[in-house]
Amino acid sequence: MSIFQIYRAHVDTALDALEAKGFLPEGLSRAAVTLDPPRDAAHGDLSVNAAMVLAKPAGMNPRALAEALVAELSATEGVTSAEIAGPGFINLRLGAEAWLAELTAIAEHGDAYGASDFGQGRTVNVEYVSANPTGPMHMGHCRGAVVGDALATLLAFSGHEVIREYYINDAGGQVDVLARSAHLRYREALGEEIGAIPEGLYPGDYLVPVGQRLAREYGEKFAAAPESEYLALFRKEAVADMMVMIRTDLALLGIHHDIFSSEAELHAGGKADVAEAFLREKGLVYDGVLEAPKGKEIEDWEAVELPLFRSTQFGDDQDRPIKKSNGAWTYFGADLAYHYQKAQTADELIDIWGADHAGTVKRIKAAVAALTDGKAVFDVKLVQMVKLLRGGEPVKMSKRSGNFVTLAEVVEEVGKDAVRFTMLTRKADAQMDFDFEKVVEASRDNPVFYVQYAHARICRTLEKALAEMGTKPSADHLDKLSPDDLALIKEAARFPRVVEAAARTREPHRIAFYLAELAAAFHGFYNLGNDDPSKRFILAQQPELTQARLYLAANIGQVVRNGLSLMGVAAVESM
RNA sequence: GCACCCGUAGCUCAGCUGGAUAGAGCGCUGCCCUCCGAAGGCAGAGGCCACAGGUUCGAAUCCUGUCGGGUGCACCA
Repeated sequence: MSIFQIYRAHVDTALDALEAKGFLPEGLSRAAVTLDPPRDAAHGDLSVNAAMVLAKPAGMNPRALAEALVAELSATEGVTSAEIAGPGFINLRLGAEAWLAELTAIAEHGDAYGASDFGQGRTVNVEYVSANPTGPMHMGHCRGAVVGDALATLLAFSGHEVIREYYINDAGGQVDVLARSAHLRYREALGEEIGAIPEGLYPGDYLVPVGQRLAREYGEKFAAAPESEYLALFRKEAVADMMVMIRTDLALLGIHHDIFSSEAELHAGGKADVAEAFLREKGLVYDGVLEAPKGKEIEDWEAVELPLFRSTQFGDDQDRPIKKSNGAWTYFGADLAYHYQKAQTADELIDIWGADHAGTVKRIKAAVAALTDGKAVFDVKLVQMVKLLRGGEPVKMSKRSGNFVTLAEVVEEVGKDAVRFTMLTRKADAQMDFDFEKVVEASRDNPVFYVQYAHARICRTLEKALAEMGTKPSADHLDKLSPDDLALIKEAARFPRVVEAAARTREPHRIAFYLAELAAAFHGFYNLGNDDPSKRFILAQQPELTQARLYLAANIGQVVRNGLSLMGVAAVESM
């Protein structure tokens, strides 16, 4: 239990006591009662809103309730003062023992400090990346990949069973294009002069090795073969190679999925037919004709009867086709079946999508609601675009020959940690700039550096103390710590709360901001030793205080490590 | 035309499922080491939280509308 949970429980005890005395009506909902650290430290350590929230349902004067509650809370262990303030807050101050107990709790829990059973073991499927298997990962995929991965880690840390899933769109027309492009490279590998890559095929060099492999594997067999003979095979082969490449790229970011689901296999297994039959049964799929799209001229538009999903019934603008006029499934038709399947394997589904897919959120939510009778807990998290900059100037991407900024290039240039951390320094639904120069800058305004520097400083301090004094951290003399030390503990103690809030709101960026604040608190404290040598960590004349300070430092380091670990960023020991 | 996201300090952004005097970094002003504790720290100036209504003890936060910016609107994926 975090210190906040402990004192929240004390508040409940106090409220119970008031009920027992007949002062407070029984059975009032306490859901709105919260206990928070006040924004202004002058207001104390903890702030309770109970009197304000409960006064009305209890039919009482908030002031009277607050006074009664203060009387109860004043007697609570660890509370040194309880007073009424502002519109009816009750502000509590805790004695040093309470904070020192939290410090030792950090040490006890170690890597698990901040973990909770918030998720109560519920299974959450997080689907992220799911980039089309037609080329390497590029920066357009990067943010969703990092956010999805960090969210998955965060949910696992917060008591969920997490499934990390990647959906492979290996069934559409783009895969035909991939297969034809690979076939061309295959002929090239066999010695044929292919000239310029024709319009409509993928020009990227990454297909060269695919062609070479196919040439080694199949020799001349398909060199002059018609599509009917090679296409299906080359689709499969090329997709397999693309997925190896994508997984390699993802590994550079430390991202690994538990499950790779194939759209093609979904169809092969007849899953889409099952979903369609289910929805037809409910009257949610019918054969109909769509209206021509508005706001956009389409030259060859013609009205055709198609099987349509009634997504308008769920707030969408228009019903959506699940099959094309050639009888093949649409992407949506497949996606519908895919989510139907996923919903059977998890209590909760989260999809991480790029913001360019925002327009399709309503229909998929409609589909999932229809397929599960509204029972599935399903959320789509949109991740906004990243603008690539270099020294403040936009990075130009030439379109010719499939040139894009690949993820591998970026990781190579700035490193995994800078990429991951930076991608988490904005909330997902806000657009973000990624400046190649700034993310590697060793300065205060680069949070990646700033946080890692705090950790490195802590490690350096511990090493130095050992080398100079032979002193190690110890909890034996924590009573020697000063109020400044306690302030640092208070900052560290917020961590479990931040983790839970981040998990609840599905906002991993909160961890990044918190770490920057914790690092600032640490750097600030560390710097006190410049002006006042008695505030240094290493004090040759005071081995006992030194031990206590080192213990504090070590555990601040622990919290920094735990936070970075949630983000998938290394806690470096020196820089 | 419709849908979704955004609008908070000069700039880039936080703001803890509604809380007290709205925060941080950069930039600006002024300070702090005769170096292995300045890759840093401290202080100051700077805001009608786009605008107008509403909900309530209380709104930057929730609801409605307006304005401004972005994205998307094919049987593509």
